[in-house]
Order: sequence, then C-alpha cells, then structure tokens
Amino acid sequence: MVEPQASVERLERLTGMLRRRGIILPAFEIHGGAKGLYDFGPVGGRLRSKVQSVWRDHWLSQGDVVEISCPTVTPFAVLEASGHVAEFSDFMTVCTACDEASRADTLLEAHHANPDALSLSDLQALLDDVQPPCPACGEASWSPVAAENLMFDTVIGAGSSGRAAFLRPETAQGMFTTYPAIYRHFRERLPFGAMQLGRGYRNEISPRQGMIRLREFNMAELEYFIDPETEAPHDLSPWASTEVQLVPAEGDAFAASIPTALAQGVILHPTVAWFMARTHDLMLALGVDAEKLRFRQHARDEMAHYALDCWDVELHGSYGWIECVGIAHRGCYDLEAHEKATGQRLRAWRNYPEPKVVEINGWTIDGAKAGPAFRALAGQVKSKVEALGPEASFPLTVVLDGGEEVLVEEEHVKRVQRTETVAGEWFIPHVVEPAFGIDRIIWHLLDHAYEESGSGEEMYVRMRLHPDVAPVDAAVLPLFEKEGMDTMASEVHRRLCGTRGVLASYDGSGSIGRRYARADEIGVPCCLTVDHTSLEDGTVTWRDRDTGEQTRMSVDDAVRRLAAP
RNA sequence: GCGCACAUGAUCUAGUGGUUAUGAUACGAGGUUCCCAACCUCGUUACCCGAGUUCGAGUCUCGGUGUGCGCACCA
Repeated sequence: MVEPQASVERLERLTGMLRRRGIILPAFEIHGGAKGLYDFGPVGGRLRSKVQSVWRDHWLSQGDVVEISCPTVTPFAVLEASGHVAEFSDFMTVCTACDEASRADTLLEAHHANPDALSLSDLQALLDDVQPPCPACGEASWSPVAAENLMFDTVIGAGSSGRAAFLRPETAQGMFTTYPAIYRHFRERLPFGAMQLGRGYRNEISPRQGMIRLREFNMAELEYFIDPETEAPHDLSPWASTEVQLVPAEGDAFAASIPTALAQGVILHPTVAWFMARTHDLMLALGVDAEKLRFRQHARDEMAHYALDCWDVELHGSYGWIECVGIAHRGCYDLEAHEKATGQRLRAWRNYPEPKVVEINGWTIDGAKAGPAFRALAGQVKSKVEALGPEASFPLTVVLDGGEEVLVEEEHVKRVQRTETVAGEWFIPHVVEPAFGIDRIIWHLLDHAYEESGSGEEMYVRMRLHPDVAPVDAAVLPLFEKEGMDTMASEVHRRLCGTRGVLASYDGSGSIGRRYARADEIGVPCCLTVDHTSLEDGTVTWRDRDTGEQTRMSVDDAVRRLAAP
C-alpha cells in the first residue's frame, strides 16, 4: 500500500510528537532498542490505563460479566490442548540456492490433502520425496525442515526439573481453564461472561508498522458462554436506527443497522450481533471516528476451522484498514479441547422441559466376584456385559477389544432392571469471544484525534481525545508566576490531583499561549487559568480545548465539573 | 528471514577524509507581557554500536542493532 506523501509526513510528525511528549516510545532505546516492543511513557501510561478502564466499565455494566486475571506464563500442556502449539508452529525450510525461506507445508500443497497437519518428520520425508522447486529460483534443494514457533518459550523451574512453558499468545485460555470457578460463581446458570485485560506475546518474524504489530501487546478479551439450544435474549432494538459499514464475506460492502443485518442472515448469530452492537458503542465512547470504523466478516477459509461466524472491527488510519477487534463465535471448540486433554468436566447442566423416564433393563457385573476373576480386564468385561440385551444368557464368551476371549459365568453377573428419571443433561457451552487489541485501538484513537491546522511554521496541533481517555484531565496555569498567582495555581493543582479520578498538570513557564498549545498537543481537555481576578474572588477561567472558549467559574465548580463521573 | 534505502542534541535537520560539528524548533534560568506557540539576554543537550582502512573517520569498508519500503510471514 503506497500512502500519499502528505499522509506519510503527517504520520512522521505524529510519531515524532508521541515520542517527544512521552506518549509512545520505542522500548529500551538507550540500549539500541528492540523490535516490536514499545513503552507507554509518562503521558501514555495514563492514556492506556484510562482506555482499559473505559473498556472494563463498559463490559461490567452488562451485569453478567466478571473480570479475572491469569498468569502470562502458561504450561506447555495448556497451549497444546488449545491447539496453539500446533497452530503457532510453521515448519520452515530454506532454499540452499537462493536462501529464500518457505513454509514446507505450502510447498507440498499439491502433493498432500492437508500438509498443514503433518508432523515435522512426515513433512521432511515428503519434502525429500517430492523435491518441489523453489518458488523464487526454481532449484529443488532444501535445508532441513525446522519448526518456527511464534510463541515465546520458557521454562518453569530450574534445571532438569523445569517444565516447558510459553508466554501466552492470548488471554482467552485463562477464561477456559478457570471455567469451573466461573460456572460456580454464576450459580451454574448460563449465559455469563468472563474477561481479562492483560499482556499477550507473539514472537513475530518481522514486526512492522509501529504499534500495529508488536511482540508484546495489551489485549482485552471477553468469553461469553451460552447455551446453543436456548434462544438468545438480546434486545437489539436500541441499535435499529444506527447504520454501520459492513463488509460481508460474500458480496459487496453495504451500510445497515446491526439488527437488519442479523435479520437478513448476513450476521449469522444473534449473540455475535449483540457483541458487534455493544462493541460499536464502546468504540464511539472511546473516541473512535465512526466514519473510520467498519465490520468485516471473515471468509470461510479465513476463519479458524471451528468458528461459526467471525467479524472484525477494522479501524482506518495511517496504515489503512487495520483489524482491531475480532468477534468470533467459537462454538464449543475451546472447552471441549481442554475437557479432552484433562478429563475435567467443562460443561453446564440443562434441565429437560419434562424429566425423561429411562428403562434400564440388562446386565452388569457383580464386582465382588468378577473383580478377582478378571482382575485387570474387569473394567472391559463390565462395559461389554452392560452392552448386552436382557435376553443374554450365561455362561457366555465375550471378546474384548484387545482380542482376548473371556468366559463370563453366571456368578459374575447381576440382572439390572429399574426405571430412572433423568432431569436434564450436561452439555458444553458455546462461546462468543470479542477480542480487542488495546494497542491498536489506542493507536487509532491518537490517529483519529490528531489534528493539524495551519501549515509549516504556523502549524498548530490539537489532540481531540475524548475526555474519558485524555491522559491529563486539566492543566492549571498561572497567568504569571508572581503576585501570588503561582501560589494559588499550585493550590488548585494540588486540590485537583487530590480528587479521585482527576490528574492535573501545572505549567508556569512561557507565555500563556505557548502553554495552551502544549496542553492542546497532548489533548488536555481544559485549562484552568489563575489571573488577577482569581486573587480577588477565587474564580478561574476554564478554557475548552476544542473551542478555545473561556468561562469564568469558581474553583469549587471547576473541581466539581472535573470530578463528575 | 531476504532485498533496497536510511541512522547527527528532546524534535526536525546541514555537513563529499582535515580548526572548537550547522541551523531551526523545543527545553531550562532571567527579563518583559492582563489569556492563545510574541519579544530580549543567557544556558543545557548529538555524530546508533563494534571492528577495520587512514597521519587523521560524522564522512570510506565490514559486521551488529534499529527505522522505513517491497517480498515472505501475520493464531
């Protein structure tokens, strides 16, 4: 994508300002820097935490969502169960003629139905066998296949007793591995959600585009557990008149309300629609420009194989349209995978409308006799016997799965004949997951808010950040640092900083205009100026960042306005 | 990972092997100023890292690191 020169220059001025003012900086710069790692600086730190607060409050307000926090260091087995060990590994091989690196499975696509699923040794064997030509130079001479895992690996514990582990590539697994506690917390009633804000790690081969592709990043994910057989109760009527841009997997982009798109069958599931609508609200509450937001549906072949529907929120900025949120219906994939790997029950209970009466009529073993007789095979004998109908008669020769034949005598078995009432069943909940890339969202908030006016030497910069995410809430400025104005301004500053949820800065140097400009550049929503009148009657002027308008008010009123929730 | 280009104060930048390395902005101290980057004086800060060539390297060579772009990759 070739961006016009003007927008490249704007991007350079923006990133330069973000560094200079301590919002976003390359990490470890004094040591030469490190690719794909960024710091939020003295101003950016609070920007991030305010964005996270808005995110947290938005979802908690739903009432059926809890916040958890899980370790980033994650045992091998967890990510093996989730499929990440397999999914995050690419098997690479390098052409010895031209040094072009290729994925071994891609080279072998014509020779195997699903080379992605092959193990390293199978891939190596097939590669040696097929000798595919290099797509770059045509030679067929490949280095040994090597796994490139995109997860950072580490070891829990020292020496030979250490356990293999990874830094998590996503926070989601924590919501699945703590599912039993969440289910208990919600008194065993669906639907409910769990979410966490935290760091994720991906050892990207080639991080690019500033904040867009990072090796360590802030993410925020919510897993919403639902009963696939219960109709979703979401009320989408508040969004009926809000049009959004939609790019469906099939056909052209169009604008429609989310309930309409659901009714048309473009959005495939009501809970996905619900989270799209709620996410849209959240994005606007954070200050995203509605014109630079669209929903894009994943094509079939782009979705993970288990996903039932997936929509990204893409935001438009200096790097084009960038995926910032993914809203995916993941079916029962994750809980089922962990259940299989651990044998733990990760299910919910559903009562039948009417209890079912089940006739049990057949045979089982008499443990006291059959146990000693069959010893290690007793378990297998039991399941074979219980599979027999009531008409079976003993002695009877039973063939076990291993091929062994055992003679089951009449004394080994007992007749079973009873009726049972079954009130319901265990099932694996489905899950809808909105996953947010916090850094990418923050980038776009800055990109959308950054406004230049004038040009050249005259250029004026204003960050029109939403007050809920602005890193500094107010700047306190003495008109001059003398005659007691500085003392009074310091008092106002201290009082504001002592007010919960308020952070103010004090700036007494340079002309008043210069100080307004400094505040505007990092998006401080208002400046409170202490002037001569202030000394007489205890008022200050409140200057609005976006309009430049000034209002005189008492210090008490100013504090109250800033402290308002 | 490959290829091309680039790397000089906080930011942007001048500098074709030879004095004390430009300039602007920003920042700090003081002055001035009754509200939008004004002005005056003074001040602080830089050649990405490491080897090499050379009497001498910011400048040339090699390697590393970082940044941008293209290819590849991107749960």
